[in-house]
Amino acid sequence: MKKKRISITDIAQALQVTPSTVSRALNGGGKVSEKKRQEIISLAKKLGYRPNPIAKSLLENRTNTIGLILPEFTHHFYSRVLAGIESVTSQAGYQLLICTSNENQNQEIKSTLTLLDARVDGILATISKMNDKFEHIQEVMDSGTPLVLVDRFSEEIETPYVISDDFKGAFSAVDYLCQIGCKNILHIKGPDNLSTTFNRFMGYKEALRKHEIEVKEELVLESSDPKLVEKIRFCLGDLHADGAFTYSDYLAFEIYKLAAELKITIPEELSVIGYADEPISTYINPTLSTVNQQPFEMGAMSANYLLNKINDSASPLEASRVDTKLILRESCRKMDG
Amino acid sequence: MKKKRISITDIAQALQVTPSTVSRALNGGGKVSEKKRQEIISLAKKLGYRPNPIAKSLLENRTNTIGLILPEFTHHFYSRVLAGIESVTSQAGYQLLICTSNENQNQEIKSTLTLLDARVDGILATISKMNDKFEHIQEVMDSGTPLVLVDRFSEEIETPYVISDDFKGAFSAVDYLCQIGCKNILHIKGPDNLSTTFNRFMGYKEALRKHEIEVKEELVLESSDPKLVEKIRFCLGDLHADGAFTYSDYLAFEIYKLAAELKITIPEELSVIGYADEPISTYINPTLSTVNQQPFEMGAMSANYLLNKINDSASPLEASRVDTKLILRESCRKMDG
DNA sequence: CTGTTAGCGCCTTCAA
DNA sequence: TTGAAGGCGCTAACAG
Repeated sequence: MKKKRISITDIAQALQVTPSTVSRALNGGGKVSEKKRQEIISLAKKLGYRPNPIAKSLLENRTNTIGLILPEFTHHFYSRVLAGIESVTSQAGYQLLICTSNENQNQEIKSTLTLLDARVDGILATISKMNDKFEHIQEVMDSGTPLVLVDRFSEEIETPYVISDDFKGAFSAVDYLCQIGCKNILHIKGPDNLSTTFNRFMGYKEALRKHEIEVKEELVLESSDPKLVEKIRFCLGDLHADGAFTYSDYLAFEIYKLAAELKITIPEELSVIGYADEPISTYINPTLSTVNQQPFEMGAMSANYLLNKINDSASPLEASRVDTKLILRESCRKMDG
Repeated sequence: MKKKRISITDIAQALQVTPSTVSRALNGGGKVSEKKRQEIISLAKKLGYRPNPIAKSLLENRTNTIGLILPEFTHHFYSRVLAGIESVTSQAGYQLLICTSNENQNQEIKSTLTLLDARVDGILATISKMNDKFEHIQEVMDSGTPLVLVDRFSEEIETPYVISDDFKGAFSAVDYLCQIGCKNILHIKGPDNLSTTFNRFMGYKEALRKHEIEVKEELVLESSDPKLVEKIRFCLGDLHADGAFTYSDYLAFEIYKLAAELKITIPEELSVIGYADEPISTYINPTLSTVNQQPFEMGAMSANYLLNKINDSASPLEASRVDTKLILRESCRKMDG
């Protein structure tokens, strides 16, 4: 049984004043005689009075709450994004209401409505992968609720977003591989239709172009390819790939396995760079070089954008790409090697 | 600028009736002429009316919101707990308000107050590791807000909890090692003062006892020991350990490294079992056997307890230990080996 | 069947 | 300096 919390009127009655007076005394706003103010404040403290934010919300039409929609929390990446967001919002005194979309558009739509119904002051969202409908997003914008997209965006949505700079991330990785002398660099692409897949592939190509290395089709594989394993084997063995850049760290592990099978040593004969800096990367042998996307910073930055937009609705439409960091570990030869 | 949402009174005015009538029509409760009901419903739909839950909260003194306090989200374990909780609460139509304690008691206290202020209908919490003060927890209970502890509990707190059965988990692992014929089983303990460390150690000892194997002090190490690496080397080399059970998967990886260094083959000469079933376990070579704690189920179960308690304040004080699952992978010899 | 009244807890005029 | 009144959006009790 939930106990009744003590309210402003309880204090007022006890002190034979009106609720208005108590309110003024507690909020410092109006003028209250110093004596009464002290009386009220001390009684409030004694009784453990805590204002009811719900009543205030009703009045002020704001909830001090931010809604968050993420596809899932299980991947390290999103849990770091969440941590970054949480650190900023809690610092700013906002609550965080979370929803999961499970990469399912219907759930995303449902979550959006839930958050809108809850009258959150703003929404942070990672739209699900296969997003073809945007009415729910439009609805958010129509409602005047500030919205910031995280990690993924769509050109059809005119709202601030914070994404990772996949192009640069991929470029920096492949550029490094070229610099240490790799000539035959394998790339395993990610899932189709994802802008990240596309951008990382672009970064790969651009780095090769910079170093005047031709892009060989046989060295570019698709992670969804049922014959992926055989093809990797072919690239490592017959094509003598001396470098590999993969869409994810997990794909890099596949390369590890096949390299071991083919007795190809990493990094002496093959330098490998993955993507995402999964915690695993430091635990496998040799430790994996990878591209860190700074997900915590991404979350924090998007939360800051949102808070700005909430507090100043005229704030400019910001959009940014968070820089990636190339993390070099044992899986790559050294620059001077 | 947040747009004014359309309210029950807007509809009432447009239709020349009173808000009460609209309320009744929409909630099906009282009697309203079928004609008016249809009019009202259709206008509400047309205008995109959605009830304001804040107003309802104020009235009903419930928010349909559950508060969650976790130490952090970054570890796979907690992100799975969170996922489990989320799946249950969202299914039940509750919102989830989340706070982080960062294993810091002051932050935990602050979060607790925040949630209490927010008038959540119930709280799920993993109390921080070093917990010596329980006033804030007591305050939650005094307030009548249902509380369920997750993953960790204290005997000083009389409230339902859901924790993992560390004893059984450890027992099952070491029992298996004994069954496949290991005689010298190394154990690396977790951080001091943690009940999980203690319970897993107990499980280890009990399994040895069952198989009439003596517990050798030299084979029990502490993860915090600065000389841990040397000691492991001594156990594997000089003491010819043929089995290892570690407090965490990460500690198991340390064993992997040293076994490789000492040219000890896993699983032929040494069988290893970790704890937690980190995603990494399936990516290292050989894949790691481990104890899965079913964190998702743990989260789901605790959320269910909480919902029960919310809906029936007289519900019995439930407490349970979630069963663990021994996951056998390549790092252990087979039973018939 | 429908309107009136009152109130959830708080704050903000407006009067006194 | 303080009190009274009104209202945020909604519902419930009571009239009519």
